[in-house]
Parts: sequence; C-alpha cells; structure tokens
Amino acid sequence: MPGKALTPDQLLHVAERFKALAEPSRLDILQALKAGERNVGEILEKTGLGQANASKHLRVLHAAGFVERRKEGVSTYYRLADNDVFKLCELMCGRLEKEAHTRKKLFA
Amino acid sequence: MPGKALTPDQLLHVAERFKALAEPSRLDILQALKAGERNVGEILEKTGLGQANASKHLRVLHAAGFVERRKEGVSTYYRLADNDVFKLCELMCGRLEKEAHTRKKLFA
DNA sequence: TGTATATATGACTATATGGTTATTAAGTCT
DNA sequence: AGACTTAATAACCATATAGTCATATATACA
Repeated sequence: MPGKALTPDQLLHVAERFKALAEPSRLDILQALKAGERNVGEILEKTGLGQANASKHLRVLHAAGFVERRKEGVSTYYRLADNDVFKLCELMCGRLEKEAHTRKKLFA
Repeated sequence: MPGKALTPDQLLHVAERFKALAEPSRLDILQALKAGERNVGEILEKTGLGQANASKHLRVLHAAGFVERRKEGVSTYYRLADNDVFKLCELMCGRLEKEAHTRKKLFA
C-alpha cells in the first residue's frame, strides 16, 4: 500500500525539499553540475549568478541533500548527491510537455 | 539522451511547478484528494484550513495542473489530475528515509 | 608577515506569499 | 424577490526570501 498519509511534520519536510527545487537559479545550478563536479567559480561562470547569491543557493541545495561538497585548498567543489533531481525534473518536464500538447490541441 | 539543458524560460516553468508542491498545506490538500474527488467544504474539514486560504491554495494547484475541478450546483469538486504528484512525493519521501537512515548510522 | 584569492556570512532592500477578515458572486430554496 | 449556502476574490498584514553590497574567514603564496 503505497499510500500512508504523511504527518504534518513529514509534510513540512517534503515541502522543504520541493522548495529547494522551486527556484530557477537553483535548478540552473543543478544543471551546471550535471556534467560533473564544479567549484563555485565555475558555477558562477556557468550560471551568471552573483557570488554571494550563488553561495546561498548552494547552501540551500546542500541542506536539502541535493548536492555534496568537498573542500580543496581554497576552493569548494560541489557535485550532485544523486540523480533523483533529474528524475524529478524529468517528471515535471513531462507534465509541461503534456500541457503544451493539450494547449496546442485547444488552439487547433 | 535525456539531458538537454533547459532554457531560462523552461527553468522558470519547472520551478513554478515545484513551488506549487513546496507548501505543506497544499501537500495536505493533495493528500486529502488521494481518496477521490472532494468539494471545498470537505477539503476544509479534512485539512482544517481556512476557507479563503484553501481556495487560494486550490487555485495554485489548479494553475500548476495538479488538480482539476468541476462545478456542481453551488459546490466545486476537486480531484487529482493524475498521480504524478505521488510519484514526486514518493521520490522525496524516499530521500528523506535515506537521510534518516544515514543520520541514524552517524549516531550509532 | 603581508598579500591575493575563493568562498561564506551578515546586513539590507524589495518582492512574493501565506493567513485572516470582509466582501462578492453564483447557485438553491421557500 | 428574499434568505441561505458555497466558493472565489479583495484588502490587508506579517513573514520569508532572492538579490546585492560589504565584510569575514580561510587557504595559498611571496
């Protein structure tokens, strides 16, 4: 039975995780990490985000468990914790495509 | 190749969908709809949300395509648009369980 | 030690949004 | 028509947060 109701506390935790993915900048960062590990400077370059801003986004992603990090000298290297992120995004993208398709049919 | 980079516009849309799920109250509403179609009054009773508040949450969920609605007389009945929501939530819950497990090991 | 570099953090502003109360709109009933 | 019910909307407040600037921390290097 894949359907036990979640407690308010669990709902809060799940919502928190979704919130980490509910920001275009953070999704962009995750995309930048898809090819592999990158340090903050490389992430800035790839995404065009400001340094402080990106640092905060990375903290959120790390707190939510989507990225892991590793210090090397003065740099911090971030990488995806796993590929759940893309499973989630692909599901969402699938929905968007389906929507687009429906909209197209409406206008046809 | 399941890995085309998303455009900023697409990132925005995906983030918007995640944002719809990034609120405990909305997840609670979705849970309440898991058993089947319900009108707003029933949703209020099940979730304990205020009427205006729930109405706004329902609008967000509808705009994001997670629920569909049907008017019957003076009532509005809402239902889940599909079960993607639960695929998404189960993925997140799986992550939480894994985290909990890791934490437990740390304290062991 | 002093300087440069990379990242994190704190302070601040502007905006978005969750929750509440009051009101509106639409349907039902007598 | 008038009273009642259900849901949506508007106005409002309080809080959260994305973005930016300035500063702190930490490592490397001369």
